Amino acid sequence: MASDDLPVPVFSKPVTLRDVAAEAGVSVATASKALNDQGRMTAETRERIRETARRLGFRPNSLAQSLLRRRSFTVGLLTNDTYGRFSLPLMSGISDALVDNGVSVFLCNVEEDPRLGQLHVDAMLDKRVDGIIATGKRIDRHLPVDLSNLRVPVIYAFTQPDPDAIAFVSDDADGARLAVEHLCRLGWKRIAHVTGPASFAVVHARAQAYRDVLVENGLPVTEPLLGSWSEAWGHQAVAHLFDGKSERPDAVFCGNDQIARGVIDALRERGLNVPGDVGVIGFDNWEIVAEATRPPLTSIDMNLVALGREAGLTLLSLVGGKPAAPGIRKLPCRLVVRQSCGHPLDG
Amino acid sequence: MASDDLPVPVFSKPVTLRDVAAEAGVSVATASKALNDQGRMTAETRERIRETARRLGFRPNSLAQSLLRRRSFTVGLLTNDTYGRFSLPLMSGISDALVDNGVSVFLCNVEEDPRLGQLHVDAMLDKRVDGIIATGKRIDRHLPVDLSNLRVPVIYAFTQPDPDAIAFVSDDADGARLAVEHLCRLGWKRIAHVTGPASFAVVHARAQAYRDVLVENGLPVTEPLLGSWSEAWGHQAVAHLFDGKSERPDAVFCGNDQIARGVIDALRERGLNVPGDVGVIGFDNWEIVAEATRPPLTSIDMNLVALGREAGLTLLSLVGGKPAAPGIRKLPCRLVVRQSCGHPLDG
DNA sequence: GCCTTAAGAGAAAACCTTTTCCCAGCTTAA
DNA sequence: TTAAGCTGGGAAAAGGTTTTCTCTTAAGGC
Repeated sequence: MASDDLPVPVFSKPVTLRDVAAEAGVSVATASKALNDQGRMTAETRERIRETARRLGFRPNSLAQSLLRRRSFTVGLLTNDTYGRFSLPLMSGISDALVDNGVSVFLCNVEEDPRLGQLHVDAMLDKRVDGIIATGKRIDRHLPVDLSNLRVPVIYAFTQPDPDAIAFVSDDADGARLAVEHLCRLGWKRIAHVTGPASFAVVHARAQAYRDVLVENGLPVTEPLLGSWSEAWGHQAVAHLFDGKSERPDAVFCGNDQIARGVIDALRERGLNVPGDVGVIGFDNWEIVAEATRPPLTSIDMNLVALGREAGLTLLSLVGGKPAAPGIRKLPCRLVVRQSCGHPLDG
Repeated sequence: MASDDLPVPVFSKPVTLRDVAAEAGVSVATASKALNDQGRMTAETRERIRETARRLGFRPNSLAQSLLRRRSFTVGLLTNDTYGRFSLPLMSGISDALVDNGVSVFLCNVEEDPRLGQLHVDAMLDKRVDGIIATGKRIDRHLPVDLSNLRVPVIYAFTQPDPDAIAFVSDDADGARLAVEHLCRLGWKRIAHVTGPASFAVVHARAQAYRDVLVENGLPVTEPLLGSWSEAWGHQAVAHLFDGKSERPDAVFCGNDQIARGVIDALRERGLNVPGDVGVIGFDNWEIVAEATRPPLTSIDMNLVALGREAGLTLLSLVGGKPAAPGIRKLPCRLVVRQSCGHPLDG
């Protein structure tokens, strides 16, 4: 009796279409049509049913809808990057693109475990996801799962795709060009490159772009220094570069922001001013690092959020039945100017 | 004809129980019972049906099962911590606890937007999640959503709970005790505390524990220095501490690892050796930072993965109908010794 | 030989929604 | 008056699974 006024019965069973129909004195068929703007009925009938549904707090059961439509408005996101430097912005973009279409995302971390991967993929398929997005922490490595010949469309984002699949990756050569061209534009002449291990494909792509730009600008090319992706390696590299017998560089293009941070710290310890004496540019634009260096680090952003959004939208259109050509789509990077390279000479 | 040998028909419609039943020459009811170890039938019949299911690659449609059981083996994870320093390890633990029970996780980032929050919660409820876990980036802030009086159980992890809800948080006082006691044990006498802004509840909890431990050990208490959670503040704080007229500290308990990094860098720039002259301890155990400081940073780990696992398991038991007492459960922290505090004196 | 019991298997309802088809009643035109 | 057309609405099937109930047949006990 007291609860008669409550708009939504709290803690009670969900109200079904049947309840609405009974309350409005029509059949479930009519109720369904009223709520979905289908079928023919008088405006009064339609409005009365709608009002009843509102009053009862009716929400259609997605499970039943999905079963019927054979479409769950759900996608699976597979990753092996638990502490996601890369996959997190990616997810953010993906999620962004999907929520607007009422699609929810199952997030699964498969680590490096094929068994876990298969488990998750099977679970997703059983739950009738509309599609799957695979993402990882490295462009040049596969996830430990086989996603070929699935019954649903698959998109790869920032991870190694199967042949004939659709993939989105950042354009590392483009990013490296942006970086080195920026240094050239600012008038630096002897530009060194300190980067990660040779086992990473991006190391080679960026190194080649680095060489190309230097040649195009008539500047001397020195061999990239390969090491690890760490601050410590940035430190060491400065010793190589500035203690060696060869001519000292006046700028350093770093393979990631952590290396750049190591380089900047080492330069400061040597009494060299950044950007007064030496220009430094990073890669990744990891804000937590780039904004903590002194001075703040100019860096290359891989636009991972945008990349994720593209991946999400493409998956959606695939699910909608629109075909898309297989292949790897490289998305451009973006230069983020802070203070570590100095100001334009024409300023 | 050629495809007769294929174990799983690729790219075809999913095989249903009806298909299995037809192929095995029994009714769907019998087929269901055979596969679920229910009902009575001859061992041969059961095995024949099973074999048929295997051969056809049958996988039950979760949507249909969920509809019937009113249980979807799905939970929602709500967060507002997109670039998840804290919520990511948490998720890892949650996911860990749940996958073993065949439960998938919907991940939703609600940012700070109540509208987005409501959207996601409604979507989850429509999809009949078994329960919801709310997590965030601050223990003392609510998510921008109202999760009271939902039809499903809710657990809060590392975020401000509703009254009478179940919540898991890290025990910040415990963590601070561990840190300061560690410094005391190593023989440091004048221990300063540099931490974040007063608007954070954890700042006060940790500061109080800091004072308590110093008093217990008969050491002088100085007022904590409140600032921001940044490296830059760590730098500044060292100036305050070492340029002031008051006696200089010989150890610093920092509110997070970034502050600690700023402190260590500033000390080095002053020619002070860590841990020779000054001991430094951090909080959070953010490995990317803690391992890059020179020397590597001793820190307090909040055990977020374990916290997430607890949250996941508790939600599961709630879903299973076992009641649990409301309230906030504080989980202990863990000391991670690296090199920034020096070695035990008795070593 | 008759009754009881149990085994083995199927029919049908249930979960909830959507959609197709159909029906009854009314209006209009021939 | 009858055929045709339209209108408002309902019945029923579909989606895939689980579970309860019912039915048939065979075996066992007397």
